[in-house]
Amino acid sequence: MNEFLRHVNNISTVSNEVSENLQRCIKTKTYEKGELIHTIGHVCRHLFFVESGLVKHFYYHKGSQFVFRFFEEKQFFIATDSFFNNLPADYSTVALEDTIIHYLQYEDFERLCNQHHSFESFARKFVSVVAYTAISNLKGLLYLDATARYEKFLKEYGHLQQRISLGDTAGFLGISQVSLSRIRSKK
Amino acid sequence: MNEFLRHVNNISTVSNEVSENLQRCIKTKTYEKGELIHTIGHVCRHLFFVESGLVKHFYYHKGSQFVFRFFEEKQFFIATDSFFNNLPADYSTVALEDTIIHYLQYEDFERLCNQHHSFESFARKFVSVVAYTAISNLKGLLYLDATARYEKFLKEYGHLQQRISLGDTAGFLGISQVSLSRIRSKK
DNA sequence: GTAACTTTTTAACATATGTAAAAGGAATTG
DNA sequence: CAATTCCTTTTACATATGTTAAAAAGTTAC
Repeated sequence: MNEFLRHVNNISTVSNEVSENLQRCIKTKTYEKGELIHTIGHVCRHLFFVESGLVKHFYYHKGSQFVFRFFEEKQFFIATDSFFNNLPADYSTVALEDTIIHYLQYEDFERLCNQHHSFESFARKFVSVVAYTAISNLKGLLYLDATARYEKFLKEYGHLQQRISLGDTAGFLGISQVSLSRIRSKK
Repeated sequence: MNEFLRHVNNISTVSNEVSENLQRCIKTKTYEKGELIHTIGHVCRHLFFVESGLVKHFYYHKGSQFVFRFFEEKQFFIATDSFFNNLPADYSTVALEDTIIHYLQYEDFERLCNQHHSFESFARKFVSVVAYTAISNLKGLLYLDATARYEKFLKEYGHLQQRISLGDTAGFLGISQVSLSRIRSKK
């Protein structure tokens, strides 16, 4: 349960007051494999933390599914623009395995940011990781071909390979399943 | 000169103390068209602000140039992972026009973040904009074809179209110049 | 205003990736 | 353990985009 708190402190140490506050505010929910955690079109009102399991941000375009990111155990996630700008999210989040999620309400997040410098620091550092992860993925899509992107994926997400289907991997790389299968068979 | 400060406040209002501090710390430098503002391989030690002009983040891969982002007047920019993690940047920044830049040293940035809650809030909001801009670009690259990406570019950067060359636009879209020329001629 | 240079367009051909359909394997359920 | 379902591979063909080279158009400099 307080893995959430522990990982907040991993990113940036927060005050005792913040810790107590968090302990009161954090809620937990479990999801079965395949269950939606957050749905496209709805405003994302939580900072999520994966206690155990695996989830993906995904979106359908012209009948194909694309995956923005995977989040494994001990990672925080939000639908970034939705969360910060109170907009309908443009992707959904689904559990790829049975998953336990801890979460903090947006209102509590904002209140803690405003009242506690140490939590604002955590928030800044968390968001900066979101930013450069996105930039790193963007770079791959911009100038690497499918094979090189797959190699990058193996380097960065290799430890998750057995838990992520070929289809989801292809969706993350922005290529078709068939194309990824071809790439894999060439090795 | 204090456009920098004015735009900090646009993003998130800072205390008088922070304002005074910033006024003392902000420096200015001018760059001619084509001049490098920040070079790949060096650690990015500044938060930059474009007072006037236009710049791009770019990178060469297999002989072709790719563009991560453009920054126009009144925008802040950094080489995100380099700035926050003290790593060599993996792209350069160049002035596409004669450009006036205001900048804040990393040390001052971190000090202001640590000492002043209001500046940390600014930092968090600034970085969250970096994050969702990157995510938005990433989404385009992930599931849109070249034509649709070009249309997205026109919507989002249309006001800059006359100031950005075909080659730079193609580099931003992740396609060849020839390909973009074809797309444009089909309209 | 001509020359030199840069940017954009066009053409021809090469290649990577997509699509559709079917077959083969693996996993799950009764 | 048989049946169903899901996931992955293979094949054949279609298409988008890349590459190279050359021509055309636009800019800059003397």
